[in-house]
Amino acid sequence: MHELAVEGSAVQHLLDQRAPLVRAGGGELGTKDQLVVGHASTLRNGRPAAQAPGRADPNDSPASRRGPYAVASVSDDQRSAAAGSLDEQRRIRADKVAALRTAGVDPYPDRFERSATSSALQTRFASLEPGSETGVEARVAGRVMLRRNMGKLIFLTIQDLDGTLQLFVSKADLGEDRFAAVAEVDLGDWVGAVGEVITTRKGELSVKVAELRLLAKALRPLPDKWRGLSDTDTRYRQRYVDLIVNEEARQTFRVRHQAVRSLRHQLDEEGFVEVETPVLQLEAGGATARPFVTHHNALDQEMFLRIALELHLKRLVVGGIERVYEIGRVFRNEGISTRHNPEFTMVEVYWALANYDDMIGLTERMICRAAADATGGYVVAHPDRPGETIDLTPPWPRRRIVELIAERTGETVSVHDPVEQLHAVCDRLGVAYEDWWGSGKLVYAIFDKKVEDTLGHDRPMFAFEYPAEVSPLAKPSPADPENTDRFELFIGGKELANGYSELNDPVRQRAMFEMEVAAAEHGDDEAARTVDEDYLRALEFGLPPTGGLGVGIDRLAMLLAGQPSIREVILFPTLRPEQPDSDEGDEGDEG
RNA sequence: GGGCCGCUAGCUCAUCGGGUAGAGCAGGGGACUUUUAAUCCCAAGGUGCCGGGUUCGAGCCCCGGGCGGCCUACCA
Repeated sequence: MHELAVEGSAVQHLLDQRAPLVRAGGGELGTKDQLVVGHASTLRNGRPAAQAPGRADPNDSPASRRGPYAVASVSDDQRSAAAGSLDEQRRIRADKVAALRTAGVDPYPDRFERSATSSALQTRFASLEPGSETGVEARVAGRVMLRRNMGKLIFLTIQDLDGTLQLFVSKADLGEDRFAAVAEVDLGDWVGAVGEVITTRKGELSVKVAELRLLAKALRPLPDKWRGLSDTDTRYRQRYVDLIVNEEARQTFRVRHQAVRSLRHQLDEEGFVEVETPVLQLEAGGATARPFVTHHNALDQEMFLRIALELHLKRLVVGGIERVYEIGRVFRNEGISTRHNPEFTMVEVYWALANYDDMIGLTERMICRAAADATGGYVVAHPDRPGETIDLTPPWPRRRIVELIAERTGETVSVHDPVEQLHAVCDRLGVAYEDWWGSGKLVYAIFDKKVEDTLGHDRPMFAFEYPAEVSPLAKPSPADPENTDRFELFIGGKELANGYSELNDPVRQRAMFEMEVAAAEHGDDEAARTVDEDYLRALEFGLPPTGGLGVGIDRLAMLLAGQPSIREVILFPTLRPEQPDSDEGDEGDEG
């Protein structure tokens, strides 16, 4: 059994190195049926098996990597994995692959012509009597999720892109050999079936299989068919498995997709142009946050991943793209929590000739439409308060931040108060501050710490009139240059959107940049460390009066999908490495 | 980053006043021509996250580490 001294092809050699599972044994199956003919040295082409398991897969446990199959030259007795273990289950499935190949059946065939999806059939044949035969032939395909083996009958439940469907397999229909082949199908395999649409005696819509084809063999077992997969870590790391077994996960990402699509439709209908701007930037501006730093080799240039979309989009408004938006990933090198992922998605919108008031209206239109399209209504579950709901029906209230501070804390404050007076207020309220903060930053700190999380629990709330000191890119209010025409939207105590009339005076903008640089020198490591000269040059060509808006897509998705954690709405959230491997060792344990 | 909690079979979970572990599903063998998480019978399946320590003896107690969750701190 072990004359694995293989034929000389390089691909074959590679396969032997990479896919020991495919070779493993076959002896145990020897008593079973015609499938077992020999081992896989009869492989006809290398390509499918090159994606063989057990390699390049960081999810393998140390045990399985060290396990007997990881070594090319193990003997048979070394190879006996514990019965029922993962290794054993994978080996049995790999043996089936080998046996199929030997029998001339490709376990990873090329394509399958599907005539109907599960939900299409469920819809079309919604009201058939039990025991019906339709005379309609269907070609269906999906992943085997359940199998009920009944002697001379087999029921398979397959799952495809939009639902599930039962396959009815009868030995009388298929004959001994082909029925036996169906019995070899494992949970998790992809199959295609051809047959008549029927209902069973119990009334279950089914395809009565005349032909069943394995479309892709699964080598790993699925999680518990009833309890599914609940370990959050595994769900995030192996999202593919999560999506296979958890309908809620699929639903969450459908909602997210609908919401994004809806935003795009709304903006497109209002004449906005979608663009893409650089992720790699020489200076990361447009927000206060620490950036990721990287390096371009050919240019020998330090670069930053963007922290916002703002500055490039406004350059485009200067360029005459008067209504412009981007839905894009931004990166902030800060903490990770249920509300923060290092990379997240924002939509930013810029609208020439409009102001912050127009942007408030646009925000309402966009989010209401997204809610309606993604959830079918305006009432959503409160993300943090079980049983409570938030009513998104517009219009939403708008309040000045100083009014909200007075209402929630009893303190009357203004950006014109002397800092000493505001320090006293902060002390009374227990709000921390730095010596070098001005009145604007102090007022904002009070709002941030004491007011924000109280907003938007019944219905969304716009807060407006933010201090200029914390709004370096916003236009000063005509009546009071210490404040700006800026708003933020709060829903469920969380900031969901931020917008303003854009600062388009290049002289004031330069002054604001220089203030930020000074703040950075004071030790504010989130402030911009450089003046973006190119952006100022653009402003000197003339930015028209412009309204701007940013909406956090992930938070919107959390709201609409009713998910309390941002990791539930990001397919592959940022996680620590699965196995810090001391052998690789080029990254120390400190960053 | 701080506090609390968790990590046991592929999955979901048990167990005990410290005496080297059980179940369901999945997997293996068998029965079954209308199942629906099919059912029934049989036999298997474990470095108890990792590393130390205490102890005659540690999955359990202690220390260190890893990963995750929740709360908290920051931005969105």
